[in-house]
Amino acid sequence: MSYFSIGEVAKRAGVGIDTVRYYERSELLPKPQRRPSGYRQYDGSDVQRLSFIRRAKELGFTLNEIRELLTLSTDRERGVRGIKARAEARLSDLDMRICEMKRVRSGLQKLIEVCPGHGKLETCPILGALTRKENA
Amino acid sequence: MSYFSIGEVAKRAGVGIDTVRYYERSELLPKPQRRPSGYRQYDGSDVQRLSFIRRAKELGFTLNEIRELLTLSTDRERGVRGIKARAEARLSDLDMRICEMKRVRSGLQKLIEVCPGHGKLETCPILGALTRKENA
DNA sequence: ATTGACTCTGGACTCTAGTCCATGGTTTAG
DNA sequence: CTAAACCATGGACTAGAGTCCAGAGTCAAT
Repeated sequence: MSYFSIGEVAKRAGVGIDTVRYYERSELLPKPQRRPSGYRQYDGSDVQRLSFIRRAKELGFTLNEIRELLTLSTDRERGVRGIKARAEARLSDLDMRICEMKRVRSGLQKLIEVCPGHGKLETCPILGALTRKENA
Repeated sequence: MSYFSIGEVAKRAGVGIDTVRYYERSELLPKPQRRPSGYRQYDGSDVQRLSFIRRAKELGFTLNEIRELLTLSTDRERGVRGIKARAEARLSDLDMRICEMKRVRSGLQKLIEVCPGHGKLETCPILGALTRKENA
């Protein structure tokens, strides 16, 4: 089995060196072995774990949520169910946001549609909507 | 016309008192009138502006972006054309965000769909996707 | 008039997720 | 052997968006 330096593990996982040390401090990554010189020594599982964190972050999980996911991933009993539940919570959160965004989008688009693009400021419907009543 | 104290305006808009003062410092909210005692005095338009900010924030806009939205209304320079242009820029920004969120959403949903919700950890596809390489 | 709730100010502090730095030790290629 | 490249540490710093505090002044109700 081969070992990696912090630089290598960071590169393989696609994160920064400082980030690796930060995750160690934050207990997202186990404290690695040290060489006699004090250098940190990582292996394939660390690369995996770091990649896991990176990908979960891309899905919008916060580091705290990821910590939970990682804990669940070793929980034989509640494991799969817990993970699915977290993912579902994340999904419905996403749904809410998408929905709200669409609502605002269509409001904005309607305003743009009726805006002539010239003339007096007083005639601009976008301005009107922002300064008068909030319709959103 | 009726006036509100900072506490009232905060309550009506659903934000904290400190937040109101913070927005004033950040130039998101105009400096209000003061009573002889120095107390800030707000009116309905402040409630509206604060509510607008709150809602925009819930949608994931940053305060800087909200500032941009709000300054649409003070763009005396470029007038209606400028306002329409900025609104259009915001619209395509929204579109991008919605699109990205949908992408993440569908990735997550696919995983949830095939996750049995029980059984061995090794069979959890959510975990699998997060753990294994190449899986977007 | 007194009490309790409210507000003022400036500044310090929180949290998240890192990022950067100085100073010094280690490894490795040439 | 030496120089470049790497790694160690502790601590400071960032940005965004607030939140809290002390000490002092003000307002409204009893």
